[in-house]
Amino acid sequence: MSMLNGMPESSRTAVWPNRATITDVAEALGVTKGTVSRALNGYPDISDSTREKVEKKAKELAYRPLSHAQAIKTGLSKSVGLVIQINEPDSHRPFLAGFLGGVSTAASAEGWTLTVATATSNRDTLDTISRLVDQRKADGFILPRIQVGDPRVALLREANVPFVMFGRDSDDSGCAWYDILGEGAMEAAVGRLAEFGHRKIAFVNGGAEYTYSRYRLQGYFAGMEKSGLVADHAYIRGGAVTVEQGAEAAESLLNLPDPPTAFVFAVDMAALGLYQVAEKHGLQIGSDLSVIAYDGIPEGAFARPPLTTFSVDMAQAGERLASILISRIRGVPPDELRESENARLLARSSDGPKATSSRQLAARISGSVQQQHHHQ
Amino acid sequence: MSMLNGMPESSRTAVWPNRATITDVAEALGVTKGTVSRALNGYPDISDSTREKVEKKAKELAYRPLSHAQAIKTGLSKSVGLVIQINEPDSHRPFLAGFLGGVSTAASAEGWTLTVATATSNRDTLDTISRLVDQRKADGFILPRIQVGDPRVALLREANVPFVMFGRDSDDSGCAWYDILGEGAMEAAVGRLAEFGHRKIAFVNGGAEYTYSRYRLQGYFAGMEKSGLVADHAYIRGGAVTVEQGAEAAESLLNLPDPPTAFVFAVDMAALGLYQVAEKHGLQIGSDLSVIAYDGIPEGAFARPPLTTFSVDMAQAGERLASILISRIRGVPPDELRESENARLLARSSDGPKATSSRQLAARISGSVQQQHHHQ
DNA sequence: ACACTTGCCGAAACCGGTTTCGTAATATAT
DNA sequence: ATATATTACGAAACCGGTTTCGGCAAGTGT
Repeated sequence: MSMLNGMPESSRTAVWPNRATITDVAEALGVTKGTVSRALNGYPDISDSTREKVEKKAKELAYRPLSHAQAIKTGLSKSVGLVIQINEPDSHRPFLAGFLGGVSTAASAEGWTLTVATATSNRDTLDTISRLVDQRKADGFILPRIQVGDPRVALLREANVPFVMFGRDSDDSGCAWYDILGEGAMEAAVGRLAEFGHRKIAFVNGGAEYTYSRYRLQGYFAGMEKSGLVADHAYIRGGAVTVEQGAEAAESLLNLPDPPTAFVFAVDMAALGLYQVAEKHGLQIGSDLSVIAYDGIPEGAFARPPLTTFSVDMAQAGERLASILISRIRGVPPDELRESENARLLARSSDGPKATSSRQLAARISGSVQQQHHHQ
Repeated sequence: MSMLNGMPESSRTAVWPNRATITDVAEALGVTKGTVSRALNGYPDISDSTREKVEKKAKELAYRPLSHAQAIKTGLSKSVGLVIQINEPDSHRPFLAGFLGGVSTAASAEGWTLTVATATSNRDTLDTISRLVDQRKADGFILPRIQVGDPRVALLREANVPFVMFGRDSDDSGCAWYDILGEGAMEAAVGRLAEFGHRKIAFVNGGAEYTYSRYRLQGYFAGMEKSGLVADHAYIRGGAVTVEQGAEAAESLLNLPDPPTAFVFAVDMAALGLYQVAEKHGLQIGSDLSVIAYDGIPEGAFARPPLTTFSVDMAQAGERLASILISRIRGVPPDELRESENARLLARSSDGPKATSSRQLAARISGSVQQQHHHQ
């Protein structure tokens, strides 16, 4: 009362219904709080009868230990960290809600919470992670969008902070991970197009800095081989994650002397670039040109014709990742914590039986270009 | 060492570089930790010289108090809570990343963090909020998507937990809020369409359970009045937040004896429903029909023609909301914490000068319906 | 029957902070 | 110069938990 005058923060505090503390439980039972704590935390030097009494009374009083009170001694704040990089023009934004839903669900099932931060660059991400670690705001991290030689992995591995990757890398020693098998999807996409009669199947990959690109490319090769087709590097492009980049790749592929009649895109958003290019050349997607992509973004459903794609269950991914991370924090060795899932084909209308030959395409494309020149 | 065998969790712990504690700072200076704490927290009974010494040494040792260690005594964990309801087919999902970015940025600027949880129903949301409050995981909440008579507001108001609304309600006593003036946008939309020569301007509102609907409807009325037009209830629909619902509303409006030539939609996603209906009737949006909506979802840019809409800066909203909430938690009275911002017109190609009269529209629509019947 | 374990729990230290209380030293008033 | 008020800080309690340590009582071995 004497010197409260100059205090800056927290003049008033909210007054919730007063929760039960560990002391309340202890006093109600006539034991010490140490006993209550040990009973609730499974120490072996507590008799079964006492443990039961404590558990019963704890439930009765709706006692839940305050995680930050525990944290002060244990160092664990029971929170999983997620740092989202939001500069990227990439395609994981639409899934964010579902992903967070999954993470949050799995975390709260264990009584954990989710701490989210954002960053605008790799450097910023590392700083943010360090800050959260330093302040013990998170006990471990979910790392979305794994890059080749990911700096976050290096940082956390060195600092000995638990983490789980959403994605794989060739060097996964000491790393727990969950991933969607993009290679399987790409392989299936090629197979499906081959069955539709396509022989010249192009592949447009995503950003080379991400590890998923390597796997998806492998899948494309595997698919070609299984279908008895030869993969020609002239039909492969990379680095396309936006509509514009996808359009550019598509344009260059269609200008080939023997243009592909079918396309596999590693990223939905890039595939939408093909729509622009096709419209420009007067080509009909789904008949003149077939395309299958990957991600399952909502925009794909609104494209004309709706985009056939492989979609990822981001809610499930979030759930598994949170669950794996918590296991990891609890000490399960990383090599026991690696899971994968398949993408799910969303067969819509952007692919179909080959209706136009490569030769016909080439003719119509050069025609449309001349017409374009004529216009100018 | 004696009885570690039965312990369940936390066998190993990460070993970060050991951070400086308040005791380290105190010992380095030859003072007590109480002095350090008071010096750093702005107590008036610390001499300037001592305060400076402490601050210097704290910086030197990179000392940052552990928020959960503070929380145990102060009750503040320096974290803002955000519970996202993810069942709704609504339209705030695409903005989530930007919104989180804003919140996270403003929070971390004050040394706070963001705790995110998800829920699948109103009931679930309330439970989740209660849980977070009970465990002191969040010191206050940002409430997105304010409903009429919002149960979250009732809960938090009663429990005396600080919060800030993203949106307004007629009864805002004791409530801090931030909102985008949707009424202004709707009014401007009507004005713009009236200037294009449209007289019959329909309005399709969003969900009546949300407070924004009332404001946007008011804005429509205001716009009509300012343009000297009479608002006719026959041209007003509501409850449309999905493509399907928007299509249904559009269909019923176009089947009016004197169909509207222009549409204002309270929600982008619903406006996309008009696109479907227009296509079905062979009407060209941007010439036969004009439409302006609200939200600024990415799908709008991919629609043909691109949708003219009012977009909301969700990153800025998140920033302001977090900042307001922290002020609120620090004790600033709610009536000093109310801000608003305008939506920004994204003039694209779905609106334009009236080119087809209501009468002509009616004729073509009944024609297209007959043709449709013929097809079946 | 006596020494030796073992099981079980109380007492107390501890974690990293905040806050109250008391008081020595200095400043102000008379 | 003495009484009184202020300033500035140390000492210690406290927050809500966890964990170590020690010892009493019952069980075991011989």
